[in-house]
Amino acid sequence: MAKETTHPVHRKVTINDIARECAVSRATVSLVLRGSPLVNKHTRARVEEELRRQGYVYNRAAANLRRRTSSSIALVLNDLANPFFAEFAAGVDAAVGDAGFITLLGCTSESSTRELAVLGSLIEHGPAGIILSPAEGSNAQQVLAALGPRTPLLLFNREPGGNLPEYAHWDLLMLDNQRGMRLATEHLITRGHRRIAFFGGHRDSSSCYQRHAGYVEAMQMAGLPIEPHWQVECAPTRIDAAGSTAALFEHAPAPTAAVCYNDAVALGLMLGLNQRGLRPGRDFAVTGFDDIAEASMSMPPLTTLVAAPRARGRQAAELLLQRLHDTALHTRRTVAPVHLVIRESSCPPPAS
Amino acid sequence: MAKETTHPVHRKVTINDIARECAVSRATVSLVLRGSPLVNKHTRARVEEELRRQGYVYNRAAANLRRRTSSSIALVLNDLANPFFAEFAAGVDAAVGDAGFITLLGCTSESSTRELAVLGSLIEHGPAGIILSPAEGSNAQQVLAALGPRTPLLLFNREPGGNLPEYAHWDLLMLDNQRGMRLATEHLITRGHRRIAFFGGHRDSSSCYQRHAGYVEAMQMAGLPIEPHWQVECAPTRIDAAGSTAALFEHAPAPTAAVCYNDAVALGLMLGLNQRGLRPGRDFAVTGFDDIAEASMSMPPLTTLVAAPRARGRQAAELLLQRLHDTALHTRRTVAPVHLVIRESSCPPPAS
DNA sequence: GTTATATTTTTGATCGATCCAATGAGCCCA
DNA sequence: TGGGCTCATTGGATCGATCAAAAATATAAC
Repeated sequence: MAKETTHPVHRKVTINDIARECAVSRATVSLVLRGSPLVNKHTRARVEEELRRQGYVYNRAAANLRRRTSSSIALVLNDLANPFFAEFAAGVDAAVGDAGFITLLGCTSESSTRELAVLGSLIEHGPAGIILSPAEGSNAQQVLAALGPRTPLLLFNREPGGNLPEYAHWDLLMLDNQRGMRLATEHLITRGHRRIAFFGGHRDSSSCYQRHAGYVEAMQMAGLPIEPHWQVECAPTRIDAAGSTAALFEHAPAPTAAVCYNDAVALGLMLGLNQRGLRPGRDFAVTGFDDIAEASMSMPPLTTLVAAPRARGRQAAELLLQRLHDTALHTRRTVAPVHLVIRESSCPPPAS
Repeated sequence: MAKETTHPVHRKVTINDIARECAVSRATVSLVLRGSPLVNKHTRARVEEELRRQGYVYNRAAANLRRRTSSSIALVLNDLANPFFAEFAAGVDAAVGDAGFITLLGCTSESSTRELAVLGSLIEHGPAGIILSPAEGSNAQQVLAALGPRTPLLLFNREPGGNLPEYAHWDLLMLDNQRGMRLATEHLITRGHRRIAFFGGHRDSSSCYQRHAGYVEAMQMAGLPIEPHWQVECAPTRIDAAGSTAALFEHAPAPTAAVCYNDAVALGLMLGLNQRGLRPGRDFAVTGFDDIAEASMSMPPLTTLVAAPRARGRQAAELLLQRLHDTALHTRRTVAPVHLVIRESSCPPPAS
């Protein structure tokens, strides 16, 4: 069979093919590719024409190997299906792309076992750095073992369990959960509420813990009591929240308002309230956390804390990229501010 | 300075380092890494111990270079922030990971210009194949030019504009939009509606076009007329849909039901109806498309078509992986079925 | 015409792995 | 003792790019 037939079924075009055809050396072609000023105008033109003609595509892996560089950032998420993280991922990818890197994706589905497997697989592809939103039950030592001490890591949203080995200088980007929830609680207090519940989430997740702390802080500063049955735990999903609504009203005195762990929970609670014949935003005040897309569109529109996940994504990428430029940089714990957006769900208490 | 000091700040550990320390050749270490049965039990044990000791991590890029293989799949999405695509991405990543590949992510933000840039960047990393959900205005010729004829491509959700060059054998995975919308329309007809609107989306997107065709088909089969003002176009977002509600009622006769382009539009329409004092699910019937998470939790719960984006993601990945195994495989156009899930939003027409 | 200087191009090693053909060791049996 | 055979191991070339230093060519200076 002939070396090449009509159909272009050949192997990939390399720098060598171009060099041969142009009767120059590999090195010259390489210089052209990188836009070096060293190469003569006419040579450059000839080579560029040939690159086009043969449909050459740059092999970045080969270049990275020789230069001992990397052009990728790994992004490992506990839950891509959650719109909050999806937006975050979009932000990361945009910033990573702008910096000339590409994003390697890994999803852990909230399983720390998968997390280790995913990290182990990604690390073999030699990312320049990793952005990790830890799964529940993620363990710092294990993560370190899977990664080695060399790869820069930025932790987003929560800290893995177990104490961080101090020689692993990992950067952190967190939301200001405590202050956010304090603001929401204070807002309800200002509106005249005195019996305020904290609704949803699991207290053993660090973000829920922090948000709860903000709630307690605001209540204590206002000198308001907290009843045990005003603190209802449930999975951070709409369904679970709707189903847990009753718990708020099992004992007297019932609350007149609730700050919710996040928007999903808040929307679920509003659903549950409706089912009990209570109109959220009129008979009972509700606040959320995150400001997901539906928050402003719900009935009634939801008072919540804007976390701006896309902007957080950009920020995470930028923090990591800075760390790449300066490995010696001091470890940073960044706390992103959140701000309260007041909508109709946070009514004053009923006149009764 | 000593060869190694206290802190492990050295360059990466390679197969050579291991070989030297074990006094064997590179080749042997390589065989151990790949679990070859050729290597002696004791040698293997020694090498494996040394691998652990030095914290070796496999350099897959180098291996891929030599073997002329690839271990990544590129996933290019028009809109990651959309929960439908986020779920899809999660499904792709899971299946891709199961097959021992990793996912390279690229977002185009619905811009065909960015799409070309993203494809150009990804292709340099040599993915084994690409899954592409085209941006609006994406053009087949340009995509082909950015990709070259070699890289297997699977198109999801919509077809790029321009006629496909026939020598580019691209696989397709689409939703059964037309049949889905026919089912929804027929369901409303069965419930007793005779004046049914088609609401939302832009007719120039192929998915909207197909869904509209399904609507028309069902109406014609039932011998029902379609008034021009029952066909309202708007951006596929909640806000736009809510704002376009009035258009349905500007002229007589007003419809008693609407099939909506997708769930976001349907939820927006329900909002708009509420604002007009009409209760969706009692005074006016509404259906959606996609079955996003909120659909079952809305007030009232939304009758819609289940597209199962996560399963579609898995399917897309599997179709592509099959194509990798058999390049000669006949080009496939796969149409994923959707099924109707009936909830309370699709009430019968008011008695009047 | 020769030396010096600037410009352009090339040679050969290299990154970290894999492949192939060749080699060495150990064993059995004639 | 050596030929044949299996079992383990190895050297050297290779993938597609880059780099450093050397070489070739052109231009300028005297």
